[in-house]
Amino acid sequence: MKNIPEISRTEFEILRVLWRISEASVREVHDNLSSGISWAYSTTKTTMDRMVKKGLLDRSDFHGVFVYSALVTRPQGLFRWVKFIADRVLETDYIEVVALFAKNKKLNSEEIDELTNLLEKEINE
Amino acid sequence: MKNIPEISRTEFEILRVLWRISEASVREVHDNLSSGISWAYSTTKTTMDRMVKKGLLDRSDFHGVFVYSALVTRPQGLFRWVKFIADRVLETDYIEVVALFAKNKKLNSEEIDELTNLLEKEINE
DNA sequence: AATCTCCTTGTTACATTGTAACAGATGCGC
DNA sequence: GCGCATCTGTTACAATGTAACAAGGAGATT
Repeated sequence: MKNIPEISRTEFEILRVLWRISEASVREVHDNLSSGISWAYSTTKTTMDRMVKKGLLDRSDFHGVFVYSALVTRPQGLFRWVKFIADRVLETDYIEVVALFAKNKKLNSEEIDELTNLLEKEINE
Repeated sequence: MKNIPEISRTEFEILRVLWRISEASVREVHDNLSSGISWAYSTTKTTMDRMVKKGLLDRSDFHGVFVYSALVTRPQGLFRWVKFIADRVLETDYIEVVALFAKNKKLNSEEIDELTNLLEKEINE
């Protein structure tokens, strides 16, 4: 995926699940949403369908049930959010934000590199 | 303002301007949007009108021109974003995020306190 | 003064996202 | 075979993102 589309908050929540469990049905994604999220099953479904259309998810028919998987990597999905956070919320250099991921070991070093590359590329455009 | 409504990305950008310059016309807000934002004047206008309706902005007629001001403080406007960032993006304790504001001096100590209070209150609910 | 022009307001519009209900199809337990 | 729980497909409606266009007023032009 060359041009990463915008990812909304809701879409991001769904991606977070799929980054953890790789491949899942709507039901599985829905049941694995972070605590605190309380929208209806049909909301998860509708959103996932739209994400397929946008090219964010892949969907394949597995014996009558659809399983979905992310078509964007975690660094790809994070990058716009990190940019937003650095530029608009924290008003700091994105380096600092990326450093937090490293410090907390939420991303491994390849992911950190990928994320950093995306951020750098964005700047020089 | 007791219950702080959800603040979208776009709305947040407008608030950021008004937190800086306190009171401004649509034109002034529009011209002071962060670099990189390129939406049309009418978009700024429409969004600001809706924000008045939502109770995020105050609007008063100043000799025929409307001037707007924020009805939420910076900590109030930041708090949901900080929560989202801490919980969903960085997956860390919000304390760490707040610490970044302090370190970068983007918020003074009263603001830090207000933000911290809002975050704590949210947790115990 | 009658215009002309620019800027602000008000109105309307359309696509996307957030959120969800409902109807039809299908597989599983009895 | 029948009923029930699921899954899928369809439809809906409000909020948000984004913007064009029309109407009215203030200052510049002749």
